[in-house]
Amino acid sequence: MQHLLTHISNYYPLSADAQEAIHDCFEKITLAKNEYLLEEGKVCRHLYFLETGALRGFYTLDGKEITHWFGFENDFVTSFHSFITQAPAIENIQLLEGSILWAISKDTLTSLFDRYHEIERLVRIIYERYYIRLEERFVNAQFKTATERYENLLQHTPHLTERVPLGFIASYLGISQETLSRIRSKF
Amino acid sequence: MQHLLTHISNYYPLSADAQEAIHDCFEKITLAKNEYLLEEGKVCRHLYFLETGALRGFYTLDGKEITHWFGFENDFVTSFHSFITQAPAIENIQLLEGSILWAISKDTLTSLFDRYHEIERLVRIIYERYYIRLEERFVNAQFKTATERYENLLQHTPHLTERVPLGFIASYLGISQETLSRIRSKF
DNA sequence: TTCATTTTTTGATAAATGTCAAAAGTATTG
DNA sequence: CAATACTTTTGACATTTATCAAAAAATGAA
Repeated sequence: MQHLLTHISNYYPLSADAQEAIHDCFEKITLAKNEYLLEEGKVCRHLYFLETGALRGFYTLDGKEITHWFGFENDFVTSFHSFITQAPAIENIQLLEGSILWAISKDTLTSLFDRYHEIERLVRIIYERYYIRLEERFVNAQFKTATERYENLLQHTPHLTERVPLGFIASYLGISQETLSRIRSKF
Repeated sequence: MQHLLTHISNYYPLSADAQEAIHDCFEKITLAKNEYLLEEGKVCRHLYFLETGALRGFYTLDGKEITHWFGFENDFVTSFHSFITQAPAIENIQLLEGSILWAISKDTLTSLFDRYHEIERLVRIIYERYYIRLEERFVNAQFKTATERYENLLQHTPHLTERVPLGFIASYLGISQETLSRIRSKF
């Protein structure tokens, strides 16, 4: 839990009072490799903080699994569209490694917003950072070659290839596994 | 200005007090076609609401202009990365049509957040919506064919082709102008 | 260790898209 | 209206990436 509070303080420093409220509202979850945090069709009612471990978000298209994002330690994760709209999720979230997570329900988070302006500010600031991240990924996805995207990914997440099967990475990059394998063979 | 306040109320209803503060803090701007709202290298100090008109965000890569987003009436627009970090912008924002905009500086917005929890909430909620939008665009960009992306774009913005030159649309879709022309020739 | 399973690589070919060049079409303005 | 500039389309060809199939390598369980 201290891990989460320390991480949060990088975004916006909270009062002791607000920190205690956070402490009381997040719940620890431990999951094993391959387990699901969320399944397609269900409503995602929680926001999670990934303390240690790794997971992926994927959906099914023409019978194939499309991995469209990864989560690693210190990431906030959820099925954002479902969490915000409370509509059934289109995606699955599956553990790639045994992981420790901290969960808060949407209702509880909303009540924290009502009680603490500073927590709503914190989340506003976190959204800004995550929006910028997504923008960067978007520009990469659309305007760079597969090779550049792969290099870029390795820079951001150096030990990726040791933690995530190649097929998932290829899918994440929007290319076939064979193409990624060929990209790698030329360094 | 009533236009903006009405639009805002779709996201989150503000008190009369907060609405008045918004009223006082946004400034009207009128710009002609082809003028620049922001130029690459300058810090983007404002957030804009586009009441009527159209514009594009683009950056330069290998001597070519890459249009990576469009703004139309009722959109909030800014160079998000620059606005949030106050680092020099990588992109330009140029008017595609004569437009009416409302501007608020980052400092003024920050002071509104301090004075009105409800305005910070409003913005938090707007961020959520814009994040979901970007996610959708991202998934389209990476996992759909050029033809699907074009169809999708037309559904979201039906009169696009009458308002925006083909070359900009092709760039936005991440394909060459020739390819888009060929896609269109097959309906 | 050995067998079975999963993951990664390699080869051959097909499909999609890019690039360059030129023609056709449209808009702008003096 | 004519001249010019800009936008869009078309053709030929090159490049990138996908797909299918099979081999090779790595992993995990008995």
